[in-house]
Amino acid sequence: MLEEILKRLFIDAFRKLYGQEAPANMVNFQKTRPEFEGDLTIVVFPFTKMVGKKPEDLANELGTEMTKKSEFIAKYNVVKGFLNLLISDNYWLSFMEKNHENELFGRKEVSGNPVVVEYSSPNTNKPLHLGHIRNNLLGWSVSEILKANGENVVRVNLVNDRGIHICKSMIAWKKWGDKCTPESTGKKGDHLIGDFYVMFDKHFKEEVKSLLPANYDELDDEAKEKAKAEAENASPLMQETREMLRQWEAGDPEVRKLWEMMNNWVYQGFDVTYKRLGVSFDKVYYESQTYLLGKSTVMEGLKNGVLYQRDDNSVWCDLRDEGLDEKLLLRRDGTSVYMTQDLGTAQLRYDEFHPKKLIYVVGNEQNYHFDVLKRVLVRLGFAWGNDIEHLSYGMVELPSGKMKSREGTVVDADDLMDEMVDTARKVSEELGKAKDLSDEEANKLYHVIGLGALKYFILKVDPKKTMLFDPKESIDFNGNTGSFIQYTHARICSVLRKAAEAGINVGDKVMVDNILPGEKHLLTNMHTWPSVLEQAAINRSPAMIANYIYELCKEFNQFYQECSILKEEDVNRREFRLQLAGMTARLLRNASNLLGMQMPERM
RNA sequence: GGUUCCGUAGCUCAGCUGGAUAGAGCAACAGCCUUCUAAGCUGUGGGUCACGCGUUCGAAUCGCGUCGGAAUCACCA
Repeated sequence: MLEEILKRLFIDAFRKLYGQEAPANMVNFQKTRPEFEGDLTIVVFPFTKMVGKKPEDLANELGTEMTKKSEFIAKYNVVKGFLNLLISDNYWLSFMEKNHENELFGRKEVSGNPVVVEYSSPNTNKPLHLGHIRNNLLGWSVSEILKANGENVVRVNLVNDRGIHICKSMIAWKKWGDKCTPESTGKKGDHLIGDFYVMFDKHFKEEVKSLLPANYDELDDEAKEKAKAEAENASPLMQETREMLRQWEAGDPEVRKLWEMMNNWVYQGFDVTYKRLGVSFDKVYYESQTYLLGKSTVMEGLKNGVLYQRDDNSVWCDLRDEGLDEKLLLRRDGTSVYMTQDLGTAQLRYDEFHPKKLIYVVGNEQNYHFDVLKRVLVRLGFAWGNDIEHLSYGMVELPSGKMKSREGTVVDADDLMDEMVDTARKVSEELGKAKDLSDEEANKLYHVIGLGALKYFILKVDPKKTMLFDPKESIDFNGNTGSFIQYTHARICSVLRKAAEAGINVGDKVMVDNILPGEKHLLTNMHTWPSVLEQAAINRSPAMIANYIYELCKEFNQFYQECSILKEEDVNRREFRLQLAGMTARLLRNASNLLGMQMPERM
């Protein structure tokens, strides 16, 4: 690494000149600003106090000494406390020769204990929406990024397949479904079930309304709330649903059969969506298979006195001494809650993989839940609870606010993907791009472009930030977009294709001995990729990858604009530029694959 | 009320170990295709980095406070 070498050089020079050790963490590099000559800049202000010199003098003395000692530094100059170093062309050219065909450039070899990444974690009562898309893309992408940084990643999904919400869909189907199926209606299974969930809610609301006292509107807020709770409790529909959940937990064969059938419809629907999104899992857990383990863990904790039981038989963990609240772990009727099953799944996962990290990709609305989960695990004697990491991401909001399934204000995942592919088709046709392609090739291309735009749109935003999606303004294909990245790649491929057709040979040796400005910007940009990749992993941030490839594309397009490649008369320089273009395309492919984006060879 | 997160151009967002004059895209306007793909390139305009105080040679970045927004504090998941 260049920076490592320069850092050591700096520290050595500092010791020689001033007889003191410069702390390594104080030696900071930044890219030299374009208005000054140089490639890398060291800020020397922090060292002025140590040696009692003016910043300019300090920088000059260090610059002289460093330049004397290293063949990498061609020149230096000083502006105030900034020591600008110009790296020699030799360094850049040998870097280029080493890496321009290196498919693994920036990647680290995989080793060590697994890192388990959970993402997606859908409920089986409704289809996936835009919020799930963010979750799935983040989970998938972060996994890829960690793998590229040498982590042994296991992707898991936890399907939330049991609970009162599924019973609602089941009741609605039984009452008003007329025995319909995905086949009989021609609907995707997850959408069909979702419809019944909405239907339940509609009927339920009507029923509650009819059960409210006649003077409801005249009550104060507190009384209103109470009256509503009573009406909800008294609702026959809700009572029926609760009864069904009891039957399910008791293993009633008829309920279980219905449950299984309807869940399978949903899974088939999810599989289609996952496949289209391009995400996958190494292992799928089902809550119905893990919640009992959580229950037994809680009972164990009760025996050990870590947890306590109230008079009504409910079981709690008291976290008040840690600044949190008491947390319910078993209801008074002995049934489990969300936390109970998460304790079970965490344990199962730990036993199975002995991971060094358990990463959960879950929305920031559950920050508190994971805080509690870790603490309860630790209290129960599982020190590895501290290895749990909640990768907390922000919600996707609409201009009208948060998406709500029950209120129908959601952007459906399947619809959105359809729309993206459709727009890709329209744009391509308008630009007359797909004339030479067969229908099959064209459709594949539209899928790649549409999904690419969607993925980039979602992933370029810092995960922890709430992001806005306006359905009225469709996702762009110009500017800082996935299409721009793909277009740049296709453009490079076109040049390389033309070179091959013309019989131009591109070898692995670099045949020039100097670099021109347009070429250099591109090359130094690629030089930073390994550290970008590393930072993206540390920060769990696909956005850092997205921003990097955007910069790289801009850099290439500028280079493309100012430097002719195929028309270059100097044969060696022409080859060098082809190598540069090839390296850019390769890096673009490998980097955008980490986001799940595919790069077409023409578009 | 407690806790956590957020506030940067009209809009969507970068700016990550504190560094030089705060950057992109969209939208607006003006240029560039007989020359490697114009989904591109070049340029113009647009900012009290929510506000105040502090730390520092230096703050959008760190600390404290204020204001504004979101989430959460469920015998829902």
